[in-house]
Amino acid sequence: MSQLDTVQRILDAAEVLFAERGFTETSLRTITSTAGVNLAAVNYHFGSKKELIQAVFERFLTPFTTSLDAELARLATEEGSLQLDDLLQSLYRVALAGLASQGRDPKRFMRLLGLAYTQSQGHLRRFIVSRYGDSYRRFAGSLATALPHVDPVTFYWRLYFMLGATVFSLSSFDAIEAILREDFGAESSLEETLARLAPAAVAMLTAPVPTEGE
Amino acid sequence: MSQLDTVQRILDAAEVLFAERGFTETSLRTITSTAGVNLAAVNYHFGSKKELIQAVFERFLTPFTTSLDAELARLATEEGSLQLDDLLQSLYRVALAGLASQGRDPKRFMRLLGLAYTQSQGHLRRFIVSRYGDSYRRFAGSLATALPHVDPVTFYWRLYFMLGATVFSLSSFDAIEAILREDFGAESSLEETLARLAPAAVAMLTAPVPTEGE
DNA sequence: TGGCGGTTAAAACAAACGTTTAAATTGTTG
DNA sequence: CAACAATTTAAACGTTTGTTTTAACCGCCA
Repeated sequence: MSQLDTVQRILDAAEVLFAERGFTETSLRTITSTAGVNLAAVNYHFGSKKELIQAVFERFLTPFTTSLDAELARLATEEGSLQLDDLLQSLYRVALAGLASQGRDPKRFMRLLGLAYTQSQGHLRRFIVSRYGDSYRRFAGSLATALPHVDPVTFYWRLYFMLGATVFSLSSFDAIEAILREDFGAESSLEETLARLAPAAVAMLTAPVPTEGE
Repeated sequence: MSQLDTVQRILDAAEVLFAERGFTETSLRTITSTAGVNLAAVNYHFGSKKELIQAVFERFLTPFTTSLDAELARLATEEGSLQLDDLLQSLYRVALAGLASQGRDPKRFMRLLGLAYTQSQGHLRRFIVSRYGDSYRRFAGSLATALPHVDPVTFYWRLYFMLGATVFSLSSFDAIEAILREDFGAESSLEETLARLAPAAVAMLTAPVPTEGE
C-alpha cells in the first residue's frame, strides 16, 4: 500500500479530470498516469470505466444526501411548518460545508452534476436515480409543502427551472466569474453567488401562478 | 446529386445524433451511415469533425440570431421603452416559430445549446462567441435597460440563472415531461412549458435586490 | 523459511476512432 | 464526343480506446 490508497488516488484524479473534460473525453490512461498508478488498476479495483464513474459520484453524493436528510429531519422537528428560505439555505449550507470540509471543491461537484444530466451516460442516470431518488423526492416534497398555493405540475417545472439555474450557473462558475470580472472588475465568490441565487430561486418558486384561461 | 444534397443529409443526421448522444459519443461512421453517404464525405465537405459540429450550429444559430435581431429592432422602434415581457416573449416566439417553420424540433436546439455549454469543446465555444457574441450582447443589453434598478453584476448572474433554467429544463424536456405525466397524468406541451417559464424568469429577474450589508 | 492471497507491473489484445489515399464515377463544359 | 473538374467510393492509415492477460512483487501467517 503506497502512501495513499490506490483506490482513492484513482478517485481523486478521476473526479478532477471528469469535471474538467467530461467522461468520454477522459481516458483511463490519463487518469492512471496523473494518479501515478498502473493502467490496469482501474479495471482491477473498479471493474470497468462505467463503474469508476459511478464510484466517483457515490463518493460525494452519499455524504451529501445523508447530510441533507439529517438537516431536513432537524428542520422538521425544530419548527412546525417548514419555511422556504430555511429549506434552500439548508441545501446550500450542506452542499458547501459538507464538501468543503473534505477539502474538495464544491464547484467541481456542480460540474459533475451537470455532466450527469447532459452527457447521455444512461447507466449514470439510472445509478443516481436508484441510489438517491428517495432523498431527492424527500427534499422536493418538503419544498412542495412549503408552497401550498402552487399546483403540483407548475411546482415541479419550477423545481427543474431552479435546478437548471443552479447546476448550469455554478458548474460554469469560473467561466462566468472571469467574464464578469473582466467586464465590471467585480469579483464574485461562490458564497456571494449563492446569496444571489437564493432570492432569485425563491422569487421563481413563489411567483404568482397565471390563471388557467388567460 | 442524390435526391437531397449530401451536405444537408449529413447535417440533418449529425444534428439529430449530436443532440441525442453528444459530440464525442457520436462517430462519423454513425453519422454517415444514417445519412446514407460515404464515410469520407464528412472530411471532403466539411474538412473535419470539428468543422462539422460548427456547421451544425451555424445552420440554426444564424437564422435564429438574425430573426432575434430583427425582432429586437422592431420592438425598439415600435415602443419607446422596452418592456421585459415583450423581450422574453420575442425570444421565445423567435425560437419557436423560426425553427419550427423549418420543420425542425426546437427542443433539439436547446439540447444542442446545452451541449455547447457543458461539453468542453473549446473550439465550439470560441466559434459561437466570435460569431454570435454581438447578438447575445445586444439582447442582454436590451434586457438590462429594462431592469434599471438591478445592478449590472446581479443582473448578469440572474441572466445566467435564466439561461440555465431555460437550457436545462428545455433540453431535458422529454424526460421531465415523461416523469410528470407518469406522476400526475398531466401532459405538458412545449408551449405550456414556455408559458410557465416566462413568468418564472420574469420573477427571477425582477426580484428585489438584497441590500449590500445584509 | 515456505507458501499463499492481494496487489501491481508490463505487454498485448481487439475494436473503434478520425483521417487520408487513390481509384472509380459522375456532371459539366468546350 | 472528349476532357476536365467535382464528387463518391472502397480501402487502408496510424492512433487511441477499454479491457485482458500473464508474470512479478509484496506482506503476512503457518
